[in-house]
Amino acid sequence: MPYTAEHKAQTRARIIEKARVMFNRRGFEQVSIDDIMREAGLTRGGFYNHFASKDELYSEAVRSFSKCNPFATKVSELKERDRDPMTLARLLVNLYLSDEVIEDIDSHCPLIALPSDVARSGIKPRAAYTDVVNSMASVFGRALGESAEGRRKALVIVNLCVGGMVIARTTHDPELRKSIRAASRAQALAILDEA
Amino acid sequence: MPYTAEHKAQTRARIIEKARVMFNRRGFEQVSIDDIMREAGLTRGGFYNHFASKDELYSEAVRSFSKCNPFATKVSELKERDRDPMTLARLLVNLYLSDEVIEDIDSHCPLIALPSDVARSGIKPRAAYTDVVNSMASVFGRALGESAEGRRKALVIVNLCVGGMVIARTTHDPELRKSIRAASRAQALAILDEA
DNA sequence: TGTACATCAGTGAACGCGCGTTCACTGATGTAC
DNA sequence: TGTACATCAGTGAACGCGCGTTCACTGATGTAC
Repeated sequence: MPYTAEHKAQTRARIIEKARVMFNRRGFEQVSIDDIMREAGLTRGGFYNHFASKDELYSEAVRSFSKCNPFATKVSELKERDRDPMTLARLLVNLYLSDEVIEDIDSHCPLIALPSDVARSGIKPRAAYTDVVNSMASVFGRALGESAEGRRKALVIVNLCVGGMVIARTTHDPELRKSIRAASRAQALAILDEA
Repeated sequence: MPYTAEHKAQTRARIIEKARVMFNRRGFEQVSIDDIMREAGLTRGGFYNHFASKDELYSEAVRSFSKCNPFATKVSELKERDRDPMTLARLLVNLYLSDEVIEDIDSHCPLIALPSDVARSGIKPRAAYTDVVNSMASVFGRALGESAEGRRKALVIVNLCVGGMVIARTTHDPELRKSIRAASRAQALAILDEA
C-alpha cells in the first residue's frame, strides 16, 4: 500500500481546513475548486480523489467548523477545563460574543459566517447547520435543565449569540458592532443568572 | 419619440422587482440575467438597454428592498393604523416572527434574506443594512424609553427577531424552525411586558 | 540490505456548460407633414 | 385624417471566459522477496 491511509486523511483534512477559511471569507460560490486546491498546495485534478463533488466538500467544511477551527478549539478547552455546566455556559456566551472572536474572521462559527449561503444549499449543508445549532443549544440546556422552559431559554441564548454576531458582522458601524453584542451578552447572562 | 419614457421606466421597475424576489430566494450569484429577463417577460439582450451591468441591477435591487416589498408595506400599515408605541412594538414582534412571514420567502426582510451576502459586499449595501437595523431598533426604542437601558433592550429585541428568523430560515428541521421563533417571540414580548 | 513492483495520490490537459456581455437586426411606436 | 418615417425597446445568435468535472498519465511510496 503506497502512501499511508494517514497521509491521505491529512491531505483531506488540509483541503477541508483551507476551504472552511475561504468559504467563510468569500462564500461558497465565490471560491473555486482550483482556488482551494492551490491554497492546499495541490492541483485541480486531485480533488476528486478526496471528494465526490464540491457539495460534499461544502458540507464537510460546514461540519468542520464545529470540530477543528480555532474557535472550536477554545470551546473544547473550556469543556475540558471546567465541568460545571453553568460556568461553561457563561464562559461560552462571553467567548462567543467577545471582541477577540468577531475580529478574527477566519475562525468564525459557520452559524454566523454562512447563514444565507446554507439557507440556499441542499439538504446536507442545512442538516450540518442544524446539528451545530442543536449542539450549541445542548450546552446551554445542560445549565438550564431539561424542562420545556429550559429548552426554550437555551434556544433564546443561542439566538442571542448567533443573531448578535450576524448583525455585528454585517454592519459597518463600529458603535453598532459593539453595542449589539454587549446588549446580547448582558441579556444572555441575565437569563443564566435567573436559573 | 417612439415608446414613452414612462413605458421604459415601467419595464425597468419590473426588472428590478423580479430581481429582488429572485436574489432573495437564490442569492445574487445564483440568478442569471437570462433568468431575470425571462421572469420579466423579456429576452436576454434587452437588459443592457436598462442597466450598464449586473452589478448596477444589484444595488438597485438592494435599495428597493426597503421601499416596496410586501413586508415593508405591512409594516407601514401597522405604523399608520396604530400610534401607541408599545402596541406597535408588540405587533411588529408578532408579525416579524410569524408563520405567515417565514413561509412567504419572497417578502423576507433583507436583514434575514441576505446577511452573508451583504457582509461580503461593499460599503453601500452594508450602510443600507445598518440603516434598517437602526430603524427597527428605534421602533422598539420608542416603546422602551430613551435611556441606555431602553436602547439596550431595543437591540436585544432586534437581535431576537432577526436572529430567530435567520436560524429558522437556514435550518431544514421543521421543529427547530418553529421552536426557535416561539422562544424568541416569548422572550421579546416578555421584555416589552416588563416596561 | 537492496531491488523490483504494484498501488494510488497527485497532475494537468481537455470537455461541456452556463454565464455576462456584445452586436447586427427587427418591428412597434409617436411624430411630422 | 392618413401615411411615411425616424427612433429605439426589444430580439436572439454569438463570443470569450471560468467553472465543475473527467481522464489518461506519472511518479512517490510501502511492501514482498
